[in-house]
Amino acid sequence: MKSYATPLVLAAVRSLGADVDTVVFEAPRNPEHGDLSTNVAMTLAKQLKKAPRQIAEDIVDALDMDSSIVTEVSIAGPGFINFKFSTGFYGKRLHEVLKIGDSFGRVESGTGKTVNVEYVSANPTGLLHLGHGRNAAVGDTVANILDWNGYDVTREYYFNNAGNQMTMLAKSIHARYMQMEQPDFPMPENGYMGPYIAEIAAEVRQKHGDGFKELSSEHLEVFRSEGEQWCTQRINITMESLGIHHDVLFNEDTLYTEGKIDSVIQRLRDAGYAYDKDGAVWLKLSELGLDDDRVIVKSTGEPTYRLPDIAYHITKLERGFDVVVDIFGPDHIATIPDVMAGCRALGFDDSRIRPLIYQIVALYENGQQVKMSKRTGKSYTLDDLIEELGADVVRFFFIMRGITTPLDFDLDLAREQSDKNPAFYLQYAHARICSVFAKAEVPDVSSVNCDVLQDEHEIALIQQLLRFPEIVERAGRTLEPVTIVEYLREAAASFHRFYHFCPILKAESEDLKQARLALCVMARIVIRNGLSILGISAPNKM
RNA sequence: GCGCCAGUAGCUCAGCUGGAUAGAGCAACUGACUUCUAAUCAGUAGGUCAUAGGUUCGACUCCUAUCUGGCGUACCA
Repeated sequence: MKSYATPLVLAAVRSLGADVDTVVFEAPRNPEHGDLSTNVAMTLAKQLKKAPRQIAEDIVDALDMDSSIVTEVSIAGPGFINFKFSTGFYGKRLHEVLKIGDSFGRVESGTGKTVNVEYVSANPTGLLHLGHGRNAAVGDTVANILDWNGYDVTREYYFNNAGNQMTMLAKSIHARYMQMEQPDFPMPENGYMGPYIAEIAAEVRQKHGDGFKELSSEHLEVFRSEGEQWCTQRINITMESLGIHHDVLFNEDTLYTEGKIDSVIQRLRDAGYAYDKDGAVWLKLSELGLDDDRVIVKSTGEPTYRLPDIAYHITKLERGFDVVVDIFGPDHIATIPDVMAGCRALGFDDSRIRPLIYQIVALYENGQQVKMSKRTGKSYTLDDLIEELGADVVRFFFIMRGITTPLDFDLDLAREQSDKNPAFYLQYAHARICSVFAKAEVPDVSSVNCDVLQDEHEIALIQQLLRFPEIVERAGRTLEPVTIVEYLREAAASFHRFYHFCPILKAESEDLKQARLALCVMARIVIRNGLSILGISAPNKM
């Protein structure tokens, strides 16, 4: 619609002597306002020094449109110009979409560009929890959205199997190991308390015997590596069950072994943004647009988290990605400006970095928040959720809200195997279409006469489905999974309405039946593609 | 104190680069299964878009201030 109307309106506007390069169209919310609407007349009021309605009239007069395509042009309200398209036009568009087939919705906004999406990135010190779930679902969906926008997408997992946390993991396992013989053996301070630690300890004992009581560095290494293996394996299984696969596993350790950390410090010094004070190395954030300088290397010689984070982002930029997307939880908010400033300090364009920060997840059951116990470490793990609800529902619930909205995960609603559960609404639309095709042949696309589709529900459905590529493109800009979710909800609603009012198999004529079947094919393409962007299955039966 | 995110229907939330009468779902009420799946559909009811100013033809959307809530603010990661 837009591609047809844009050049014509543009020509008409220019013939009035106005200087414009784009005309904005939108689909009016109220169908009485036509199929397409533009506000050019209002935006030009100042430039042309005329009343918006007068300008609108002039534009309409200068407009040269094919009346078999646009049946009605009207002026309404403060100066909107509304267009009504012929039903035949929609039939043609339906034909075009059927020719495109399964790739309908793929757009070119990112063609030729590379993007790195980093998500999950949990360290191998425990099981994944709810926050990781949101991170995983959002990250994977964003990666899918970028893929559909034509980007060359690399999915990356950044993990750290070195440092204090791993030592703490080893000590915690050791303590549980000791407790199998001495129940009062103390846990290390700030140790990991989850029940999985005892599980690992039991495995170590079974595998290596009970001769690891002394906490020598050799023994510690055994506990550490057993713990890492156990956690890594479990994380992989969880990712697998959500259908998530990363292309690159980036180990923080390599930043040290390959000298990247030292090199970044040196480069920051050379650029005049790093200095020594009180035995530590500081980053001059105050000269990079932030308030206070921060330590990047402690007086003990160890780097703070900022330094490897900066070095890691530098490597991503140096690997040549046009866009670097980070999926972070709210606990990372404070560090992001530091990291971006660090990249700026070394001359990189930090607008290439696109941090996405999702808000916290809270679990609700029986109307009450389920609190995690600090003392026992007991809480709902992501595995528990997936096992109970299935991957589709879990993924859907994690992306059904905007990422800046704190997510209340309602367990009771998610458990509901009924119409209350919003995840099923979309899948049901797909299953319904499939059930039609269980009883009818897929029509021959080339010979179907789509012009017979005249009913308002048919036209509304085609209009809705035609918007899909535009939605994918918008999602590529917002990087908000909810953009796709909300659209699919509307598309599914349009389909359900069409299904309710327009009999397909028992249509009045064979022509109409074939045309409606063709419309079902189009609907199935859009819903299936949309669900695949969300990483949710499109069942044939429910 | 400072920073980030939010405040929209009883509840949970959408709302496009600023557009026409602010939309869904749940909960409540009323209807539709002899029918291609009722996990659906149609309808009723429900609103000072936190508050006060400003910008303009036009503000839920942008700006300023205030209030409320969440999170963050280490030579912890």
